[in-house]
Amino acid sequence: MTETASRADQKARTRQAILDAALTLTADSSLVALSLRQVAKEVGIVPTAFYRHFASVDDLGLALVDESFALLRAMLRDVRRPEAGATFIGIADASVEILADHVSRQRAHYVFIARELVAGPAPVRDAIRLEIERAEGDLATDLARVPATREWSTSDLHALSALIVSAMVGTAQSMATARPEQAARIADQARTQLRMVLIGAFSWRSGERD
Amino acid sequence: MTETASRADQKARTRQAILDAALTLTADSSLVALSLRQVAKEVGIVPTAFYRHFASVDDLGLALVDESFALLRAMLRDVRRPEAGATFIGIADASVEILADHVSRQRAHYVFIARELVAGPAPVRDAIRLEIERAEGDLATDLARVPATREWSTSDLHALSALIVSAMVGTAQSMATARPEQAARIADQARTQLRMVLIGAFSWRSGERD
DNA sequence: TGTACATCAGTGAACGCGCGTTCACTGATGTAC
DNA sequence: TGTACATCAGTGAACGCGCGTTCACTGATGTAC
Repeated sequence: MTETASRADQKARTRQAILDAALTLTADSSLVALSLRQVAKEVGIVPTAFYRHFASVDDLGLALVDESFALLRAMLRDVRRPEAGATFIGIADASVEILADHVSRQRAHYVFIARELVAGPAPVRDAIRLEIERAEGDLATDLARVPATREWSTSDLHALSALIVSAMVGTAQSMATARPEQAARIADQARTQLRMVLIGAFSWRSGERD
Repeated sequence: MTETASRADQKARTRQAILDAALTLTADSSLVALSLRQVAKEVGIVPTAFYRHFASVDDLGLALVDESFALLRAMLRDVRRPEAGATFIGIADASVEILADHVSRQRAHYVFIARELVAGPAPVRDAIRLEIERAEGDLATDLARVPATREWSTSDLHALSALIVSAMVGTAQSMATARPEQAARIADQARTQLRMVLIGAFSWRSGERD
């Protein structure tokens, strides 16, 4: 009973082992330099068995993008969790803390996203860019609900959410690549940056000209 | 006379051809996936001749980092060019314009920097990180001279310069990978972001707590 | 419950290819006299 | 200016290796009766 392993279960387990191995093996390289044979060796299957699960290494890359963004969306849901009466500064600080926590626990996935965004195979790069644009769009929608942005133009809302997202991608990237003892300093810096951005943004008026 | 090609001249020309070929070939891939034989073929020399110029592909990568950052420092000198009586907003806008101009003219080098920072071979990644930290340090020094930051802590100065640099790296990256007709929109967004950041920063007080 | 057949995840041999690196070489450019 | 020798950028054959992909296969799991 406990040892039940239907064919489908076993297949799913091998598939997951391939995803895990790919994440491990790309950790200090990149998907474009990952070989099917390395993955197979790591998983403990013969190279040709790879094709029972993915049509190509690019296909495996896209599956990893899906897996990574499922985690990232879970983080964003945490960030959005309503907290009545919090100040903007309080929200900013809490957001950075959640970010730091998720990144430290899912380090490999965040390194993967940040790296393959710029260095992955074209289809993987495009898939990541699309997901990030979606996250920016969602953030812009959230920001539009804040009273301080009532008079803002759409493009200003998008400029702000893109700024926040790129600062957070940069922060995740730094945290993920830095040695663990630097994590607190990086989180501090991210907190300061986000406060500066929010203070700047909320004294902003659309159409403002020098 | 005009056809003079001393041995040293010819060697320098081949070396440059190798650098150019490497930049072209990595354009939609990465240094970690670049092969010595591809480069040799592109340049029109036999693979073994590569070793007359570089000890390894990593070595070639470091030379490309040097070349790219020589261009980037030239840009930063332009940004720093004194312009008496300019407002902060004016300086921000002028800086973004200079950035957009340089990136559009040296697109390949900026893509190279942004990509290899996260995806390059370890020595190349480290070399780029070092150069970027140097640029952040220089910017922090500049910012320290601005009256509005007189009371700031060192770490706040560094948080601000890191924020500006990472926004600019993000902008350069977007511009470099986007289609040309989007360049103006990206520049506009970067201008807005930099204004927001500066407004936020200059109403900042070190040690501020919620 | 027992039997006969179907499915299909994983096997293993084989292929042609591009890779980095070695080595002894060639022949034009440079230099000493 | 002319000659004899040194330098060294680029050559070309050869090596062993890991790559992706093909193909016919095996044998445990699943299903129909």
